[in-house]
Amino acid sequence: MKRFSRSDSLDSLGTLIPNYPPKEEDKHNKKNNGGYSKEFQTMLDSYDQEDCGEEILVKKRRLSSHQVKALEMSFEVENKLEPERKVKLAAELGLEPRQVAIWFQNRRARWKTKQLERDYSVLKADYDALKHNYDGLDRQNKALADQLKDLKAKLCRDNAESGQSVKEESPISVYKSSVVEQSRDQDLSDNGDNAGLDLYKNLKSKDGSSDSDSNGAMKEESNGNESSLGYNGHSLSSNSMMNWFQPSDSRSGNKGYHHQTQFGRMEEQSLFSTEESCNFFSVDQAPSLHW
DNA sequence: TTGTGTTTTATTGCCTCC
DNA sequence: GGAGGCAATAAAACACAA
Repeated sequence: MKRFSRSDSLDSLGTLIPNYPPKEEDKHNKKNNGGYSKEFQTMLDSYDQEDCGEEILVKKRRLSSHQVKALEMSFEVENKLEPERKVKLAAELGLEPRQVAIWFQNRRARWKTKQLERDYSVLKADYDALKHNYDGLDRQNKALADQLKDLKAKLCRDNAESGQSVKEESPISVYKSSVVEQSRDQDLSDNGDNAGLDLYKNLKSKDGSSDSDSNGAMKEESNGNESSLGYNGHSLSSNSMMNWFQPSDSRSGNKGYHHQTQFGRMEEQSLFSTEESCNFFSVDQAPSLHW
């Protein structure tokens, strides 16, 4: 509420009261009292009647629809107000330049708020779409992880049933591991360098398994190094298996060590690929959103 | 009619630019 | 230093449900 000193002339009220002096169109407005707002008329009445010598209160009044429409159109063209345009608009609409400036200022503030809301909506839609996408991939990842777990468990059960203690191996790896396991037992009684190989050969003939089948697969897995002992080139997770090669190293030169490093490398590769694939869509890792 | 929430008009204080 | 812009705020005007 603007406090208006009584010492000011009535004409200066025009700077504070938009419809003062009233325009022709407003004189027909039934809401107003003969063109003035009710409040303004009341104020004028009190101005006439009271003689308190103090200050009177001038209430603000809303702009007419015509004025607002014109201001809106002008704002659409350019939301900043140059001094010339301000004066021109004010003259056209019967307003004070300051009122026009204030209207533009408030209008810019409203526009900014709306713009923020629009930006927020767009960002939220983007985020929702990304989250939906991420959730789908996450579910897929979990399903695959469960599937992998089941397969591993099944493999372990199969191994346990066959009395072998090799985990997480493909059938061929399990076969090769079992050879190593048995050759270790034999190695305790037979210190020959080729004990494992002999046993492997014996086992192969005993099992009656197809040489070409296993060899083919092993060649694929071991990259053609199968000839040394026939059990390299696959991932072994058993520490006992690793430990077993160390004493054998002392007896048979560097052969065992060589195999161990190869096992290690292959195991690292195997582990890495498994973990990598599992962590690629890790649940713990939030999706990085680039806006 | 009245209480309440929203919109509009206007002020104030601070900041930047010329 | 003055003009103008902006954020925060006040307060009148308005809309509307109870």
